[in-house]
Amino acid sequence: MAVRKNLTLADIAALAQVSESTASRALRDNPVINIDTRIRVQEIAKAHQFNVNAKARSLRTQKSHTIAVIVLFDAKTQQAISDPFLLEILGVIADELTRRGYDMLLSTSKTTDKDWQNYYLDSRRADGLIIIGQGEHDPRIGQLAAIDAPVVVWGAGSDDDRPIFVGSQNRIGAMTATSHLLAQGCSHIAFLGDVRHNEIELRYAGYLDALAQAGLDQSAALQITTDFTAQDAYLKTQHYLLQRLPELDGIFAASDAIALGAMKALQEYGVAIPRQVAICGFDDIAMSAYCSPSLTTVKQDTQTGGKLLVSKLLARIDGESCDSELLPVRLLTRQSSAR
Amino acid sequence: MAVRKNLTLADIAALAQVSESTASRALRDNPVINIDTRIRVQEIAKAHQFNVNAKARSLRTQKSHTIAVIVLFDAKTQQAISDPFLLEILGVIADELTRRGYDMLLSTSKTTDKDWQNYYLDSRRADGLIIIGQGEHDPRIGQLAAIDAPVVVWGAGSDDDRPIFVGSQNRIGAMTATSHLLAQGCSHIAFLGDVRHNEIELRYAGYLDALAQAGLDQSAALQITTDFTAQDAYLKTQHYLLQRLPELDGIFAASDAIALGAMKALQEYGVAIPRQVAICGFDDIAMSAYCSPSLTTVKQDTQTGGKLLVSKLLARIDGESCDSELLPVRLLTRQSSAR
DNA sequence: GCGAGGATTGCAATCGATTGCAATAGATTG
DNA sequence: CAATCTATTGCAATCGATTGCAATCCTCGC
Repeated sequence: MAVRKNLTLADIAALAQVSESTASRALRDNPVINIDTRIRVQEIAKAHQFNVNAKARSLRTQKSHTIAVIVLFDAKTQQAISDPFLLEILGVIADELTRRGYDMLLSTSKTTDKDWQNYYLDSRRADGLIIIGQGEHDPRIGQLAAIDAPVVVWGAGSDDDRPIFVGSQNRIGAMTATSHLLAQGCSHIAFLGDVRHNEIELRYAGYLDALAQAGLDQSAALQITTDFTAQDAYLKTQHYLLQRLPELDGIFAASDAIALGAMKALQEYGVAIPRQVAICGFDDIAMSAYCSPSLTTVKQDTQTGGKLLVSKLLARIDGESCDSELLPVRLLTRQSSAR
Repeated sequence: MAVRKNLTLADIAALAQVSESTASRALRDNPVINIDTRIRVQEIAKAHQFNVNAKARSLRTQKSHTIAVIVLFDAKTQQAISDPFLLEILGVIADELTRRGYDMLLSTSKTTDKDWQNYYLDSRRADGLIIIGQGEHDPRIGQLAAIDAPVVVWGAGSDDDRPIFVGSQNRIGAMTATSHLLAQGCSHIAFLGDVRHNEIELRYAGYLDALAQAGLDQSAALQITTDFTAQDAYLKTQHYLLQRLPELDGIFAASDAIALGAMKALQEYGVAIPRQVAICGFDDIAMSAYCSPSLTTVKQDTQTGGKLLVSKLLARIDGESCDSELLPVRLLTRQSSAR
């Protein structure tokens, strides 16, 4: 028991008294092999808990049956997995890959890291790449798209690169949310988020759309840059928004984590939410429903998103062509904006 | 550009006009090769963006330089990655493995899944396993420990299996937290969590320790089973705790997510926190500091924990022996228990 | 001037599985 | 009864890299 047995196909073949080729075919249920032989070999393999050596197989077949998922670091916080939203979608991807029989290689990547474009694909570690993370525009994605590599990206496409991507209707979602705040009577709404990120830029555009539609001119806009952590949002709110009170009466945050950080700063300062300031976030992370007051937010469909990322990538690997897709979002009105 | 070049060592060798063996040694910087040759080969490889085929290498060397991380499903919620705490530690592990030059294979596992004990190790997909997840006692871990497999586990050891594990001082932490609540004047403290989980069982024991030490007899204890989601905690609180008011004046939750769910239910019911009911959680997830009121909690050292999991596993793979380790925890007193 | 010894390099086997093609045996047909 | 066909199985090459051992070429000392 203590000795680590290391069965190979040759061992199984010997036990079944057939050649390796027959054993190999039998295990893969190749109909050219006599049905009795097949069953016998399979049973022997099972009895000995034999597992095909994945390395040898994929070396020979040139397929790794592995997908690499890369989580881009936030350049500023230098923390890989921080935003709960990323984790939710990561979980969905993991489940979906497992269900489809693929292994998942997870990697976090600083911007200074070695080129994962080669690392995973050229070295045949993975058959394809899924890239998630609300990083700033990363030029490596464009390079990958240029060589037509099997890659799909979560988020938003930019003009100069055209990989396949799956994302949410950021602009429409943001417009809906901002319009909702306006409808609640807010007239001075701040936008919290870093517009250097593709997705956030779109959300900001949606925010401006709503203001324009309400007849407010550009000067009514107020954008405060913050990264994706509650902590930074908390600090930025203290520094830049408290001084705007009491005129400031609404906040549209680019993510729920940001919204929660801002809400905390306001509450500590004694601001009543939503009465004095109404707040709306983006994502609908698990915690949003369980904070106080519960957070109005734009729900991204992580379930569908994760599955689509996987299915589009696998389709692409199989040579099918497929397009980018933007998923509809839904405004969930909760206490933080109800006045 | 559009064509996917597939360089092999043989190509590099040909370009450098040396044999494959020389090329191989040169790339690994083997000093037996002439320094000029080494540099020349390396430069050629770099210029052509050559990456060693990982499959072929690990087939030959019998080392995959890959660690599989398995996140156990919660049997009840059937959701893999839910508790933010797991995600935090997962992030640390990912970073640490990357730093050490290892690839990370991530897998979520339902209890009904195929035996990952063979899947990852026998098939040589990974050199070792890290298991995290607050699942109920999983017999497969014991089996792995019995055959002395390269596995480390986050959490708490049980009596019948003895894998190497890294975890927190759950019992002491829970006792400290409960004592703190008692010191704040609470006398009827409920425990929220599922004691069928090893770690939670220990936290419950610590809770009882504190009660006993305060001279309260067993009858003062009140344990409500809930799984690790804020949602379930919210529901369980509504069903079983609201009716205990106003006698109930404290809650010690087995995790922060649970605490937040409970807090929400109480707040909706109009209960003042911490004045009427003081609350303390366990974990210190990112959100705990940014909810209202901020959550008193027992901080687990995920940073150290994740790194230790990795270093112990790699040491074990290298044949060194190492022991399990329990990390100290720290009580962070915040608003939810300050009265 | 020649053998010893060191520095480099290459040959060929190997890791474990897959697969095209050939081989064998038994069945069928003219 | 010979010839052809079919069902099964095995041989051997192959995927791409690594490595023990042998081969080669110099340099040096006596």
